[in-house]
Amino acid sequence: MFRWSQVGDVWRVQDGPHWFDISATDTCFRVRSNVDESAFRSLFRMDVDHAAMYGGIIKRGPELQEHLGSLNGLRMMRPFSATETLMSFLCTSNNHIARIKTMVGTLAGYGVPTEVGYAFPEAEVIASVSETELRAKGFGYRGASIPKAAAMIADWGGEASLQSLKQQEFGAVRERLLGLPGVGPKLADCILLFALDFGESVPIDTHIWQALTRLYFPEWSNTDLTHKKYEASAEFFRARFGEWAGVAHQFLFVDNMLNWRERKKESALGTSVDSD
DNA sequence: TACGGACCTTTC
DNA sequence: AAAGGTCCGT
Repeated sequence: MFRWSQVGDVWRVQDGPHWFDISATDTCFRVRSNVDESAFRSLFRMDVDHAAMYGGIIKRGPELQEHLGSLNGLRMMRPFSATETLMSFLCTSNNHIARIKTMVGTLAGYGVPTEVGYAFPEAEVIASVSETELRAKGFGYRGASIPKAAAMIADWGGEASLQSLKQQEFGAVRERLLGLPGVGPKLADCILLFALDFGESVPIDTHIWQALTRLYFPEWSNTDLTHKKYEASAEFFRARFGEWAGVAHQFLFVDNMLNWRERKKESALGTSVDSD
């Protein structure tokens, strides 16, 4: 989710038409929102038995025990808006967080105002924006794929059609998503996991690739992630953690992200042949 | 079928 | 130089 912001001691997150202002006291969280408590509970997966899930993950993969311990309380989000999630991930390819947040904020700006910001627009609205306009606003080459993908989604039936994909088979939905311009294997898996709640999905980005090679495929350390290696390692991880693979992946991601600089140095030391 | 580059722009 | 990759050509 790329529309988090901090306003004083209040954390704000916007999700499609929803917004939440969250502040913490010693004993609880106080939440102000334009929707009811059930939406907040769904967003943070409060319906999930996390103790059982942690136990299950550690049983299948003891190597993740330290990750789960040091990041205890980490929650994967369950966004309400599949449209916003999909459009957001279209902004992420070959890109960095700061710029992605700006771009998602720009897309949200095409929606209707709320008390605190904007409701993320329907795909149909984004489809009506020109490539030229998005390029002028700093989207680069993604300015071409975003409206095209939005037009296809609008043609499918918009948000409701995306929600209906949740009832279909993993592989079939993945193929469908891969048909969208700008969506390759990694984005398809992100959309499956975060927008459509397919827990078995394993998105492999640069961070996860580092973690996977370190833990499971040392012979592939410091090699490029090719399509073949992508599918092989994702399938391995899915077989290991099943419906919890996505959550397990999230712990690896955050751990690697937090130790990003450090890891990069270590990696550079190991392959310093071409560095000056 | 499997790599190698180009691709927009910003940040470190 | 690299960033929460994808696409096209060889």
